[in-house]
Amino acid sequence: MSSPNPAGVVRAALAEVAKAFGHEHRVELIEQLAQGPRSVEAIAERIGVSVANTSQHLRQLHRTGLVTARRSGKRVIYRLAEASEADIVALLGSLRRVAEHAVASMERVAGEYFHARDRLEPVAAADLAIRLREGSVTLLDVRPADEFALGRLPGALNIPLNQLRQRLAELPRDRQIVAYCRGPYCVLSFEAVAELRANGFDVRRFQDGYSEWKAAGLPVEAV
Amino acid sequence: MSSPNPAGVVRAALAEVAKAFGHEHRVELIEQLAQGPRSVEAIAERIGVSVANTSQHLRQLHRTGLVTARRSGKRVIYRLAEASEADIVALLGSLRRVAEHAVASMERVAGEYFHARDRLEPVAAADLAIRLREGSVTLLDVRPADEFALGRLPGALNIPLNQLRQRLAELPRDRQIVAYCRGPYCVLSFEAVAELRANGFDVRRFQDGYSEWKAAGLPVEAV
DNA sequence: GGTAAATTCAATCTATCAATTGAATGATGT
DNA sequence: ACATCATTCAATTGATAGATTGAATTTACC
Repeated sequence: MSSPNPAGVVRAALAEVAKAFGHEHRVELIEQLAQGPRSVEAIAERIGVSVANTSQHLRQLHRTGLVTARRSGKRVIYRLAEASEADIVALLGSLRRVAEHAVASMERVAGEYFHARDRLEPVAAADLAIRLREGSVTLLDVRPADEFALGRLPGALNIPLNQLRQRLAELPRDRQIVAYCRGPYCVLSFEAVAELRANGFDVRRFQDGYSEWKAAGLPVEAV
Repeated sequence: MSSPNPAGVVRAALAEVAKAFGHEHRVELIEQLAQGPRSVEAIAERIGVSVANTSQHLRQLHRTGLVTARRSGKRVIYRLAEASEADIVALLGSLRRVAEHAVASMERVAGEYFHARDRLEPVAAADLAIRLREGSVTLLDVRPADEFALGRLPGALNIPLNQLRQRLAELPRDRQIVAYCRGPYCVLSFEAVAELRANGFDVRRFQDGYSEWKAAGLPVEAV
């Protein structure tokens, strides 16, 4: 009789995991870590929060068992707990789907900003995998160069969104382009598709992002 | 430019939904409502929390958009927001999968208490649906009678767990029995299977529960 | 061994949240 | 209209979480 009330323990565990996701900073931390391992400093800089504060939130995620830490030289590298990585990305997806209908502010954003969604002809992961194998598309990664360096879809070309306008010449006009960034609500790829279409390219948007591709066990490249 | 930073809005929305799940009571409220609409009083009594407190938590879920309320005579009946119902049940599942690996206390419970899981030969929803259509199994609902009355799998026989021992005669010995209760970690069906096996019945466990069956759009019966 | 850099710890203050109580509201039935 | 019941609101208290600061650890590198 070491566990007095299994149903209660399970509920407490669910609530604990939910609490870990219950702060905007931590959601962002998890989104970052879903792309791959990062040091405290690297994450703090990217999300614009003090190092000490970032460290606190990471410790909390660690306590809940969502992330693991290892030392590498001077830095501590955090990553999503390996056993849960795919489940955590799936959980982010579940939260997003619920929020889409439930939370008023998000419904508005989803409506306003992503209204163009259907027109961008999103490509599903399975389709994209097939077309990559066929070699029938050019993959465009519009994330910042440092994120690209840490991991990307196989064969992707990296043109960060803010350089896109100057580097249009690097893109093919005779093949379809599929643009992606971090995840399904990452804005970069939306803007990239809009920009490229305005310039006459045949371009579609990958409906998920790097995190989901990786979590699905599909092949990735790194330096 | 009505939404200044879409990614931020999305993250805030996710965190808000997560917060709503970030308390044991609210997880239990949601689990209850996943079975069907209930009044404040009915829920409060079942989960053993004061009516006032239950009302507060329900109001919070309402603010987040997870539940809707309507008046019916003296009572206010809450239910999961229709547009999100299936997504909410899926979110509970995601939380559970993450917690299983991440949260130490739950891992222990999952190990200790549900170790017998495989031996109970869980039946998946799709399989169960087929076998019900064939009429090749007897379905046993071991939840309390009031929950059964509010909704159940088609053709199920209700014997609440605490009456099971006295009512074994009502169960067939020449057909397989499939027992279910509220959800995948609901203890009732685990105990029912154990009890029935000890008495020589051919019995398996439905791996999900009423909530999941209903959320999957499979047919249900009610009074 | 000593110094510098990255991270964590400890302590503090503030804000938010949970639970409780009693009063208020809204609907019902006489 | 009045009494009653279910629920909500408002106000209070205690508990918890977040941000911030500076000191303490841990490791790297000389």
